[in-house]
Amino acid sequence: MDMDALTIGQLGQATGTKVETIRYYEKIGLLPAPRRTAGNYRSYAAGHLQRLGFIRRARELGFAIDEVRELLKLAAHGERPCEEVDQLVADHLEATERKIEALMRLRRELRHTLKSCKGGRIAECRIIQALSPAPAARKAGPGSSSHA
Amino acid sequence: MDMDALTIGQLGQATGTKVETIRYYEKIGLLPAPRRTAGNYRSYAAGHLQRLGFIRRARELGFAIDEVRELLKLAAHGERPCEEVDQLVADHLEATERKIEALMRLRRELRHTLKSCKGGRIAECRIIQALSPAPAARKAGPGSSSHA
DNA sequence: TCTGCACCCTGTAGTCCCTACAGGGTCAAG
DNA sequence: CTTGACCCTGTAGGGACTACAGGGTGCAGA
Repeated sequence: MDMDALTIGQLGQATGTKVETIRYYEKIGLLPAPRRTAGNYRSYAAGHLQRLGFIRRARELGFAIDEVRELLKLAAHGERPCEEVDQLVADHLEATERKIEALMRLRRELRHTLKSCKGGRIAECRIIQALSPAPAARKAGPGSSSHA
Repeated sequence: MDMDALTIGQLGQATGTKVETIRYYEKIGLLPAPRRTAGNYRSYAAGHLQRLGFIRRARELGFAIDEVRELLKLAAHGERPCEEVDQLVADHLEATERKIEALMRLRRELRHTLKSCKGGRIAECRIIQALSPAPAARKAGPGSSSHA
């Protein structure tokens, strides 16, 4: 009987989710609490599997928990126009593009940095040098300096 | 006298760091505690400015706090070869590249998703569909199902 | 039947990197 | 002397988990 009665471990396997994370989702009300067995084990049904799958995919796409909640609410009644979902995704796409750009700038920096270090001593290491001084060249010794 | 005696606010300005963050860095031992004035204000010297600058730049490049600690330690003795520094940066570059790839996959998904939802109703909205079911088509009704 | 062992339970605390208060003290100008 | 900008300490929060500690359950093998 009950061939889609899953233990928490099985549900985790099926969705690529850690057991603790599933319990966490239950605690914050993202995944409804399932029935319990006689021995007080959680017993998940097909609906849970679907919902957790949805949640995980949305999370993988980078949606925050609250955004996932929003998506789930929207998905729940299918008669409304999907402008809202659309907007959510569009916003998210924009944010993603900004992240990509930032990371690509970072990559360029790191590559550059790496190329300029050819195995000398740390004292001459350009990586450290790139991190160390104030950006503009300024040979201020101890003593006279303006406050700018 | 002491023309490079900075208050915490000035140090923050000079390095683009919030005051609370500076105090936090002190608490976790990343930035050494400075002298205090008679009125118990922190009084920073040029060395602090340098070190905090280093920290911030490294953080901007995405190094974790512990990695920054490592870099600082390495930078401190300049007679050793800079292989370790090199390795740290190379690892970081690799991690960055993985992140970029993941985000680009995400972007593709989102764009695709967006294109397929042009103001219909949610029932037909591919955005929701893309997240909802298991990938492979499977019309399992209630009743018979294998346990896979 | 007993003994392992893998799995499950609850609850709490920790991670990372700050950020935001609350409730005060200090300093320079007017 | 008062105002206001700055500074101090200490603690709590936040997002999304993750990791214990200290137990209970279920099942297979000897």
